[in-house]
Formats: sequence, structure tokens, C-alpha cells
Amino acid sequence: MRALVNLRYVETVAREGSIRKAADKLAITSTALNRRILALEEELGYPLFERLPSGVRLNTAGEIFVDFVRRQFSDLERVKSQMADLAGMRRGHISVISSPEALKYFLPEQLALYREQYPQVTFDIKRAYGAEAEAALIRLEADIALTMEPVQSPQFKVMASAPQNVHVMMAADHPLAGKQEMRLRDCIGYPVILPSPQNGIRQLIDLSLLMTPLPLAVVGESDSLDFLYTYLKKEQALSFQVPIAQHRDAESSLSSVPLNTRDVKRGVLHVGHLKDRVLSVAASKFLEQIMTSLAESFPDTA
Amino acid sequence: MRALVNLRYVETVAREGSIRKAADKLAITSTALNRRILALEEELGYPLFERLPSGVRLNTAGEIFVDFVRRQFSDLERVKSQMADLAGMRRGHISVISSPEALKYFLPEQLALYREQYPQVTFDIKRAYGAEAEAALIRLEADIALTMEPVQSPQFKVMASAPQNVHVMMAADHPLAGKQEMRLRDCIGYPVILPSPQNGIRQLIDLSLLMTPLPLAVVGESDSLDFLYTYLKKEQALSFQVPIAQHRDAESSLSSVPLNTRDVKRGVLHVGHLKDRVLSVAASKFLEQIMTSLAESFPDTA
DNA sequence: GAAGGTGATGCATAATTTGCATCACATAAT
DNA sequence: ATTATGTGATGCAAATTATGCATCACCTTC
Repeated sequence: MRALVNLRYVETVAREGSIRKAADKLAITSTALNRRILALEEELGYPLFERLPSGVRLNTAGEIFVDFVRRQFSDLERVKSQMADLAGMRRGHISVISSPEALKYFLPEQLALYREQYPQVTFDIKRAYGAEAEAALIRLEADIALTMEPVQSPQFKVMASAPQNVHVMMAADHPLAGKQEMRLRDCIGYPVILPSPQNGIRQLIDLSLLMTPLPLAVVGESDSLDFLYTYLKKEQALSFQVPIAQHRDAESSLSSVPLNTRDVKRGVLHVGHLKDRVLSVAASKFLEQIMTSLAESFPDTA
Repeated sequence: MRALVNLRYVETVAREGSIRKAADKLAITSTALNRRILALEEELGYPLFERLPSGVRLNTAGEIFVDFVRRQFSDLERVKSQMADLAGMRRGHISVISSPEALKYFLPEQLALYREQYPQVTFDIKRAYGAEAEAALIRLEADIALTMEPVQSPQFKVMASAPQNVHVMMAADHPLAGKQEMRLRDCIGYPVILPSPQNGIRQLIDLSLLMTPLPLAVVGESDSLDFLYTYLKKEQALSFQVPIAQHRDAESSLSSVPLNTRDVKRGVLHVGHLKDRVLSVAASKFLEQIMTSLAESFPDTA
């Protein structure tokens, strides 16, 4: 890149330890290179190199400066790759950060659906909870975030919000299976497995228990839906989950019953991106598809 | 910096939205600027701007690129300050964005104090409210932010928080002057001037009035402390302010009485910088001084 | 003390950048 | 409709800047 050629020159000289050697490597004369270095030092107001009889060596200021230069080039690489990604929408890259609930079934399905249409688009799917996911958006580490409840950062632009009733999960042959609705107190007497504390659902349940304490027999907690779902089949235990994290097909050996919303507030799955940020074509098409799918699956989506 | 002049040009064009306007600002001809932009786009392989009849606008690639450029310049400032510091030259530049409360007396005093020690350091002081100030930090338009209450962005790293009781302001010869403490209802019957709605203090008062409505005789609102203070001397009116925005010297013709905190919650002045961002030497020294001064003036500071 | 390395510099030349004039186009006012 | 005014793009000559050669001054090694 021409605009940064001087910086590249400095970096090369620092690496080679000699202006003449660096000039060879850069295919210019040592004169030209020398003068560029001198001009840069002049401009900065500080020398960057110590002149030794055997060549040059960075001084402390130079160390700082070259460190800066290297970071810039690394950043530039990232930027160029981002621009390449969005040059053609059929060859883009989408980075999503999502809470675990949407990761299990929803996002894989959405991905597969999207890639039917745009097989050249690559994905990067990260997992994170609420504020963490928003922070990743702000750090530009993700294009799109799916997160359960509260939206904390004004930088997070919510494009769709799908309310999610909290369900009690259980094996299909559990005594409670098949009920139309449950109260939280109906869970008393059965072993209960909770999601991890960072989890949005867990926070809703904690909030509920804080208001009206109940003697739930909590036997453990887990962050893994896979573990949870398998465990429920082994022991006649209960857990909690939102619809988006549940199997669609009816022949599942798990059953779920919605909790009365007076007991546990509804969670909300928010989908959005960083405010003031124009998404790549690929990402914005994907976001559009997600919004459509959410609206179809969850009519309450706003 | 000459080596990065092209980047500066791009940034200016992006900000001005027009090549010709940017050229004016940069004191070069539009021809030259236009060609540099074209050359840069050619080199990158992607256009950065959309050409509109009314000027130019960044496209997606351009957004990414300009974001990169701004980061570059912010980093460069830090690097230059570090180099100046180790050269023993106390040079540097500090950019502060602050809510109006701290702008009137606190920051000018702090600046003067700082420049006694480091007269070579230059300043740039901007004014903005809460979320706006945080946004400026994130856009790298400021190093340090002082803002009244709520910290919204997880990107804003709070380094010190000084609680600020809301005071009622009045002329020194006002009947209420000299009281030890007031209730909000004591203001009934006097003309009241409120700060503007974006103002943190105003929001505390609005919150309070929302809970327990009072028939305050609001005759106007103003965003200007200068106007407010002068007006209070002309008419026997009341206004509200926090201590940091008040005169230190006793001979002021204005008086202030703290409100009972049961009526109006204490505001908090937060001082901090962008998370994950290394401050320049000059800025970090200034921040340190501010933190010390706050702790001295307001013992509750955390 | 000579040989081979280093960076710095004067000067003429080469390469690049700039500014003027002008074009093509779109919008807004008449 | 028509004009006036704004925009960015471009050909060409002038101005500016960077380059390369030759050479210097210096240091280390042989």
C-alpha cells in the first residue's frame, strides 16, 4: 500500500538492521531509503535509530514506533480481508455471536438454509451471553448477535425481538409431561437441573425465586444443552428452556410444558447488529432471513 | 504526519461528504484531492465512496477503511506522546469530552493546574451529554470522558465516580438561602428554571417529579449555566445544580442548599476512558490528576 | 595502513503531483 | 422549459518531490 510505504520502509530497516540491506530487499537505492528515514525522523522530531558502524538499531522511541507500525499493518490486513469479503455478496463472510439457546437448533438450520442459496459464503459462529455478545459486536468481532434479554448497550441495534416463554423440560414419560401449563411450584419434589448463572433463562428463574422462594431440589447446573437434554432422559429430572432451544420434530423423547408467566417472566431473544454499522451484503441478507424465520416461528416477534 | 497524509485526506472527505469541501479545509485543490482518492481506491481495488450528485458518501468498504484510519490516528497520537515522554519532553495532546457541569469550573481549573507542570501539552475540550459522550469515546474522538450518570456502554471504563448531591441554586439574598437542607416541596411558590432535558440533573428531577408530582412553577429551561447563574441574580428564581458546577469562592452572589436525597437521588459524575484503549502518556497523567482532585473535593468518590 | 563495511550529502535528472481549464452530469430555482 | 449552481472526473503543462550517482566521513577488521 502506497500510502503506508514509509512505514513499511522503517519496519524493514528495523528488521534488517541496516539501511543498505533493507534497500536491497526493497529494491530501491540506499540513498532514497536513507533520506526517507531521515525525513521521517525529522518529522516526528525524534530519531528512531541509533547509527552504529555496523548499521542501525532501533532506539527506545523507535521500538515504540515500529511496534505501532506492525500493529497498523496487521489491522490493515484485517481491513483488506473484510473489504474483500463484502466485494461480492456470493463470496462473503458472516460472523455471528449467539447465546446458547439459539445455537442448538435455530442457527444451524438457518445456516443450512442460507447456504443453499449462497454456498460461497463462509461463517464464523461464536457463543457468548448477553453483555459479552454485545461487547463482541462493539469490538467488531461479530456482525450479528442473538442474545437473550436485556439489551444493555445503546450500540446494539435490535432488529427483531422474539418473546420466549420459559418451558419446563422433561422426559416424554415424565408424570408432568403433557400438561397444558405449569406453575413453578409444580416442580417441587422433582430433581431440577438449572442452566448456568450467566444464562438468560437462569436469571429469569433466579429473579422469580427471589420474589417467591420455593424449595426446588436443585441437583446441579449445566451450561450444555446437550448434557441437559440427555440427562433428562436418564433421570426423571426437570430443567428449563425456551422454545427456540427445543426440537421441532414431535417424535422427540423429551417433552416440554410452558410455565405460567406470572411465575417466570417471558424471556426475549433479541437479534441485531452494531448501531451505525453497515453490514456486509452477505450479513445483511442473513439477518433478513433470520428475521423472517423468527417471525414465522414466533408470531409475537416484533 | 506526511506518511499518512493520504489517510488523513480520506478521513476528511468522509467527514465533509464532499471532495471540494474537504479540499478547501485541507487547503489543496479539489483536483489533487480527487486524484488521491481515486488512486487510493484503485490501489485497494475497491471504491470507498459512492458518488452522489451532492457529493460523496462512504460505501461499506469505505466505512471499514475509515474506521481503520481513525484508529490509526488515535494510535499514532498515543505513540507520539509516549515518545515525547521518554525523550523527557512533556509534550502531548489531550482530548476530553465532558458534560456541562464539569466544564464550568472543574475542568478549567484542572487544565490550568496541569499546564503549570506540563505547559507543552495541548488540549481539546468538547461538550456532550451522557450517551453522546460515550459514543465520542468509541469513535475515538476523545481520550477521556466526564459524564453525569448512567454509564450505558460497556466500552466505557469508569476510573472514578464522584457522587453529587443535587442542590437548589438561588441568589444569595433569596429567602431560602442559608438553609442547611431543603425538600423539593420547599421550592413551591418560587419560579423555577430547569436544566435542559438531556441534562443528567434534569433527569433526576424529572424522575423525582414522576414519583411524587409537585406543582413547581417552571418558568423555563436552559442548557447554559452562564445564563442560569446570571438569571438567578436578576429574578428571585430557583434552579438546580450539582456541587462540581458551583463556585468555590464564598463571596459569590449565589447560594446553594442541598436537596434531601429522599426527594432527588444523588447524581454521579463518572470519569473514564475507552476500555481496551491505552491512553497517551499525557492523557493518562491528566486522568490521574483528575482522579486525585475529585477524591480531594468529594470524599465519597469511588 | 589498507579493505570493506556503514550512513550522510550535493547535484542533476527522473518521476510524481499539482493547478488550471473544462467536461459531463444532477439538482434546484426561475 | 430553462438557467444557475452544485458535484466529481480528466487532459495537459508547470511545479514540486523523490531518486540515483558519486563521493565523503567514519568505524571495524584484517
